[in-house]
Amino acid sequence: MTPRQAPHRRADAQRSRAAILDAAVQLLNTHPDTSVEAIATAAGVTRQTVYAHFPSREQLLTAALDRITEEAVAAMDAADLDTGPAADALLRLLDASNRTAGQYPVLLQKISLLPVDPHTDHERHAPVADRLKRVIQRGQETGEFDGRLSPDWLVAVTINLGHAASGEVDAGRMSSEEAAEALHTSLLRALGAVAPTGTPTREEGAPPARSGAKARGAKLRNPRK
Amino acid sequence: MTPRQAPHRRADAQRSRAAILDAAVQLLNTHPDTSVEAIATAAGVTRQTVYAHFPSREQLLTAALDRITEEAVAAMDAADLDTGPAADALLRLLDASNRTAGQYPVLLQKISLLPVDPHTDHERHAPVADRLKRVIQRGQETGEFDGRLSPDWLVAVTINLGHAASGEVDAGRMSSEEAAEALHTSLLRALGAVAPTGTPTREEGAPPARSGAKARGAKLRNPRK
DNA sequence: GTCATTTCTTACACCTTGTAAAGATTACGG
DNA sequence: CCGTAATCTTTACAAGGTGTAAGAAATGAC
Repeated sequence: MTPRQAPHRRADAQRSRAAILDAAVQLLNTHPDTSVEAIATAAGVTRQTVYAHFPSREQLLTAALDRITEEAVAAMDAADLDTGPAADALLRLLDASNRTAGQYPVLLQKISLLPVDPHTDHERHAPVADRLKRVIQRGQETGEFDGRLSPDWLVAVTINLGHAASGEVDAGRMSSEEAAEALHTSLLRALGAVAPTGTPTREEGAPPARSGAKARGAKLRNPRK
Repeated sequence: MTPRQAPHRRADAQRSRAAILDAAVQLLNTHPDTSVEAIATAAGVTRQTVYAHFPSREQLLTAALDRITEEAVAAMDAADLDTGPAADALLRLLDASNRTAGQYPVLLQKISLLPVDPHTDHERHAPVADRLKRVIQRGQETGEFDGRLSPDWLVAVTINLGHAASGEVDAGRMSSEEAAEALHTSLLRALGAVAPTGTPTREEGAPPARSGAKARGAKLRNPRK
């Protein structure tokens, strides 16, 4: 994806490119309609310099998106997927993904409005979806997850439940902890999760060290109107 | 929301307004960056006429969104919510919603990028979310759904699983029927559904049931690579 | 120190949004 | 019918954004 086609890209140019991408990610995240001019000045360069690196505004956006995608994938790779119960690995994966790419909600929504052909779109999402898929398939093979549902569908379910959780947090209807616990519960249910070996699954596996019978999900429990 | 403040809006004006909104919905759905000029000509009027009805492009967009929201709400109200098992009512509701508002995916995504304050955003989504919530609460009261999870969270879960299903269909990875069945299964699991009276719900009930059960959904079953 | 790369400056053409005022039409009420 | 007011159209303008272009200045590489 980064061929040595260019014989010699000056260090100067790399610095500019990085600065532009940094500024783009930062500004576009808070205000998706930021002009190229604003991005350029924030990066300390001129608008023409931006156009020297990215042929169009749209290409700049996709480059910014690719950058945060890489970031998220790197974070996901940090969590080892093949250790322990698949359910735990899956939650680790979601957590890692949310900690990085989840910090750019506006940017991530902008992606779906870019006129990308389905192929390109799939290419972009593939790395993150593939990692989810691997864990889900492992869980299915060990019998931890329901094996009758297609992994692709379960990947979509996982991603969208993650969106639901972060959406509720953004809307201020849930705290991060409440959302995490609700996501935990609902995701494992949707996957048809059962305890892998001998692990007790009271309440789908309570989070460790969440003592205090009090405050065990204020919003999680139904206030019954 | 539509006060008679205007003493006399001529039939002429109403026709123009409707034509503009029609054109806006249609064009923006296929190409969200359509110019006001294009919308105007498609509606058979001039750009200034559009500005006579909508003070800005953004207001035009929100008006178009309100229009399809009304459409969806009307369709949802057509399905009676208080009859039969809550699970069935919920699926009817989702079906109705997907048949109408689900036809404008681009437009519905654009909504989330509009710089609306949380209050306005909530106002807009409230009608559809409220109807979901009512059915979910009814299911919780009858014991059909898990009463420990907050209705708000389950509403978010329902909406986002609906997105997952339509997303998989749009991506060409599932047929409408496959997606409907997968959504059915996963949604009821996530809600902690149990049979209301005597209806057999083999999943969630007992056995791993990995056995016989021949073809019940091509993509639904795991091809196991 | 030379040379190629990169950046800056300046300039242009085009499109889109939003505003404005005048005149031409059209619908509505009497 | 006919006048009046509402509505639409025409024409015009200002501002801001995107994309392109060319020459001069700088900066890094060797």
